[in-house]
Amino acid sequence: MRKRSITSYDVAKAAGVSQSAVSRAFSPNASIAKATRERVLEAAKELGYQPNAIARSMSSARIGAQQKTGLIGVIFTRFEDPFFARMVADLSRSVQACGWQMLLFTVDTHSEVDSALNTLMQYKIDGAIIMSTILSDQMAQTCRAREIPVVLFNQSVEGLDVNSVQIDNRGGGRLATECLVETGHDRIAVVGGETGDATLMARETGFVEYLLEAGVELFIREEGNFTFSSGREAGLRLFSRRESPDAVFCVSDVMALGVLHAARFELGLQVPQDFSLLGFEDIPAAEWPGHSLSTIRQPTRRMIRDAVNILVDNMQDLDSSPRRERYKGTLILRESCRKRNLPEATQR
Amino acid sequence: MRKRSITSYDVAKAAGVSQSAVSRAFSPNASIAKATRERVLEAAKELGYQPNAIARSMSSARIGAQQKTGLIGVIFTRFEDPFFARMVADLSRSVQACGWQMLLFTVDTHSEVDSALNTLMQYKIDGAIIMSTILSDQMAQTCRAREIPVVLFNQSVEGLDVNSVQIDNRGGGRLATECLVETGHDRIAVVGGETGDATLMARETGFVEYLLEAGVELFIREEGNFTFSSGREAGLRLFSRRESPDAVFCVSDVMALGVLHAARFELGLQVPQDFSLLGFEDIPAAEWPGHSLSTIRQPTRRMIRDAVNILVDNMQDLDSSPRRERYKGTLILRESCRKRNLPEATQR
DNA sequence: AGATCCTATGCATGCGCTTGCAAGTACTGT
DNA sequence: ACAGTACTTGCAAGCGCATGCATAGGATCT
Repeated sequence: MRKRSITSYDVAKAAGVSQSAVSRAFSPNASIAKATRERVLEAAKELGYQPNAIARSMSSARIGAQQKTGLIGVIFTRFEDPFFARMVADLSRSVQACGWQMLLFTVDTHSEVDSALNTLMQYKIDGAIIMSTILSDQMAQTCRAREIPVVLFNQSVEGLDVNSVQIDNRGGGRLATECLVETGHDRIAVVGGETGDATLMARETGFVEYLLEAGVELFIREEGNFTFSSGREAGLRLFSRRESPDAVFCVSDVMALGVLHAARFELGLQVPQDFSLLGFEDIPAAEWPGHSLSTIRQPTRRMIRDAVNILVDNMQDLDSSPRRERYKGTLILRESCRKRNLPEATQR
Repeated sequence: MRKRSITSYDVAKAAGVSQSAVSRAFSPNASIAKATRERVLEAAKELGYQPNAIARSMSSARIGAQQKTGLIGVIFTRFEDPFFARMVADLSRSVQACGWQMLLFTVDTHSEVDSALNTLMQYKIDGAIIMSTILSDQMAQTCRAREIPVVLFNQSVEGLDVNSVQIDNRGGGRLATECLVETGHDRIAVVGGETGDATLMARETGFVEYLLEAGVELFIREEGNFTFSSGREAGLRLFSRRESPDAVFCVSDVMALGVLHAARFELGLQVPQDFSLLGFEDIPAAEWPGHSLSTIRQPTRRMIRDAVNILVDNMQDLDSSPRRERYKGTLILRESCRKRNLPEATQR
């Protein structure tokens, strides 16, 4: 048999006040005498009473209420990647700092997002942040209809009226390529992502674009799926051909590390003597001494802060037009790139 | 002005039944005619109705009810570590698979756990999983009083009546040390964790214990705080002395990689020629070609599965005595350890 | 002292749903 | 045909809290 838990009525009785007084004691701006509040809080403490957040949002469900559930839905994917894992941690802290709780849902593919959102909406979330994946046009409309603000993090969908916060992937791709071209590489390879991934594709687009403008021909393209092992395999393929690239741009750091490990430890190549390597994201492992991977850094903290702020703003003003924030990436030059045009000696 | 959302009453009207019928249509085992259910579901679909999980758990709050909030609180720390990040991902999937939602709370220190739990309890979570951190005796009692099952993951507290699921850290430490001793190392160093961390301490205890039994003297101890950079610094210290260790056991993989990078890339040492290296956990990066780090592997998947199962069992039978599952670690021998007793040549 | 105003409090209602109970319906067997 | 049974269904009572409204005290002013 289940025990009844302590309710505001119990506290009311103990403090000799009405239940409403208890409720008011726990609402910051309610009209209640200081002495009464203290007495109530005292009694509450003694009984171990904690307001029931569920019931609270239940009664606040009335039309026009301010207080809501305090729940933020977060949909997440690609958890394996340290870059994203770190982001959930940061996001979690930001969300908590705003007094919200984070309802986390993990999905494996873009197609699961809609149903995940549906599930989360049953919990009447006050808003949602969707990390590294996208939602359908239809679901975006549903969210708008139900007045649930949504922010896409690290992704965006062309023509979809949804807030988004992401790095300028194309610009980052250009930046990376510029660095490689300027330092005199002329056999530049790219390890891109699957065509379905807009983020990775944009980085590659920036790469191709810059190459075209600079009049440098693309040496070769390989493809990976965002994992270390796919990067490793791409690396093995890249350097098994008769002529090898003298620079490799990978659209993600983990893949770049895959290439690095394959080249250096399986094929005996040297970086940057044999080829320059550039990644994207700046994960912690990029700066480990043995990696020293040059990369395009994302202003992650700031992006997370902004994502949360946009969510808050949007909750205040439900009709505000969607914001699409873009951030410039920064080139972090480490030892995986050769610094200037080297003499013939470097060529193999 | 906020729109009223669609409720079971709207569906009831549309389907020409009572509100209770709608409720029953959405409850798997309720007494309702098949035809009626279909009609209701049809109408619900048309109106875009989704049961309100908050209201649902609200009314199920009555004494003895089966259905609860469907919320599982997860308290998490040390998110930076890839090993733990991975675990949240897996856990998230397991929890979802059981039809629960995961309410994630991130803490930075053990001391925040109690208040985190308090916050989560306001949401009337059905249970909690606490990852890599601990709770106070008092809070454990509170949870029991409120009948909220708790499982400690990867931690346990001596003498505390709380379910726990963790690797046999001491045994793992022994296993690691045995490997090093058997292969003829005699200047064995350890990079331990801070004394407050029971998990890391247990690994070290196993290490010291075995050394003692084997009659091998501890060469030197360094300390880290579970991060790559603390491992790196420990590594620099270890090899800056006049006499260097010929083996290093690190109580976590990230720290071991810190040592590896420092030794190999900053000090120019070779592994395993100059010294053998052993970690603990088997994170993905451990098997990267350039690392090939020997380590003690944890049966993570199984541990997560069991943690969830224990939670479920405990929810069914609230008075069952706490279970404390222990798992044996497996020694994964990679190239960072020399395989047999080598001739004098190895010594420096 | 009386009128006026403001603050503090209690009462009562409802948020959307589940569920015990009673009533209704259909079906079975004799 | 009628009692007995098994299913369905609607009614209504909460779940724990927030809040509009009315009211009771004070405090302030004239």
